[in-house]
Amino acid sequence: MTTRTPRPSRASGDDSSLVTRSERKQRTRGALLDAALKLISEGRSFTSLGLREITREAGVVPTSFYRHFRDMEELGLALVEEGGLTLRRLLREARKRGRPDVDMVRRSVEVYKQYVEDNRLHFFFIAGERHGGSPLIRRAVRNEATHFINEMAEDIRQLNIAPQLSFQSLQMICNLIVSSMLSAATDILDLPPNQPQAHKEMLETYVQQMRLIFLGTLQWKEKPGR
Amino acid sequence: MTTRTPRPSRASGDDSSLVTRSERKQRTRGALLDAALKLISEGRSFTSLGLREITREAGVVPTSFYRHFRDMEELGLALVEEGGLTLRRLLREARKRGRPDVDMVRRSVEVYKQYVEDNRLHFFFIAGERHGGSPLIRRAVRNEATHFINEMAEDIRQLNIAPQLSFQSLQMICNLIVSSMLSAATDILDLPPNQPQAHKEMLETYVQQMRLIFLGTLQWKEKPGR
DNA sequence: AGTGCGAGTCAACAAGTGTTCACAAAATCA
DNA sequence: TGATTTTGTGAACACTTGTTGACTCGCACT
Repeated sequence: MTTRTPRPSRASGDDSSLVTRSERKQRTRGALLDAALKLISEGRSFTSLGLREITREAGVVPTSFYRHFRDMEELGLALVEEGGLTLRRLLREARKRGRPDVDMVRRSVEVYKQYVEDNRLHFFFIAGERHGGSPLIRRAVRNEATHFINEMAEDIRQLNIAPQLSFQSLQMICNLIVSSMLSAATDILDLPPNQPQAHKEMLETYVQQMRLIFLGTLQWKEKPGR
Repeated sequence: MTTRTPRPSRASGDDSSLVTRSERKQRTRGALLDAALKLISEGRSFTSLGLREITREAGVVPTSFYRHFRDMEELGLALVEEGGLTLRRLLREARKRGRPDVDMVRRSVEVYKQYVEDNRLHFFFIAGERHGGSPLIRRAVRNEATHFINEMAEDIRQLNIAPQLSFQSLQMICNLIVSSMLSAATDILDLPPNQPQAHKEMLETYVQQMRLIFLGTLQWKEKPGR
């Protein structure tokens, strides 16, 4: 499955000729994906997107769409894959930040908020399609989330933060964290940027929620029979 | 703002004449709302619904739509209101169940799961449009959720379960609970009914998550400066 | 050097869309 | 009872939609 690094943010305008053919193909493929993301971020849901609409936004003729995707469903799955990459990138960065220090919860939430804002399009898509719209896309997003949760639990296990917890319990806790934080993503993205006070309060709320979960984790006792 | 009790589940077929005029009006208005909910539960998102599609499903001619709603947006807001009623009803029932007993967490989660399944259409809509689609609808759903959270916090305060907690902390905790449980709603609804084992495991996970939050709450200390 | 393949274009189609207007019928009110 | 609202209908409109097939034209391989 071919993917692309989402970095270059291939906006329109720069249509200068890239020599190689497959590069050109990947470029318009990316333009289609970006067009879809842009429309979604402007207040549309994936299932409401039309093929023509996307190609129009991408600056291509409708028929070109079929050179890259069989149908909208396939494009949606490609978007899920991109979103999954973005999630993994977050995990990778968190891993680099090393072992927890004092006030690690606050710092983590701050980093997460920044990350969501830096990848607003992907998080809009992920958070949105995680619950709504097409069952197929929803299932795919859920898969990515599950993978994310498992990797996160594995990381925590290896950091040996909570050795008394079974892996199942770690999964359960990470599931709770990820659900809350993906829910938070929508709130973060919806908050207008020119309201620093509201941002502070929201951040404070999420820091408290994570702290609460942390406290609960410290007290967690495994069920004897498990 | 006129509402209707969602109970009678006015399905098609029974189009026998109800004498009074406003009753007839409410009836087809309800048919339109139900048609929208049905389409959504079949894997569509609200923003993707078409006016004609809804009237077709409701068994009315397209132009009749305008007798009840100015446009789709208005219908969406009516759906949000219905969903809000359903949430309040849940709270009311929980209130009746009285003070917590032993194993209250497990029982609450079981009751919630049942309630979600009994009101599958509304929860599909609420959980779905809480994060996706139209910003206007999203905001309206968020409002309903906030009201729900506040009422829930108020209830807990009056039950005097955790007297050491400030109301702000109660809100923060209820926010966490509601986010998790609304997220859970989608998972509950997506799980095919003929898999009792999967249902058991999912229920167990959510019971554990709620227990963890409960443990964290017992340990929660207010920030001194707050 | 020359051929072929494949990304993108163009024109066309049948269907479906939201919205309009004038009209029918029946419950409501005088 | 007669006049008036008001709910629902029918036809028509200007557009948009997804998908098709035949086409250009230039990179890529022999």
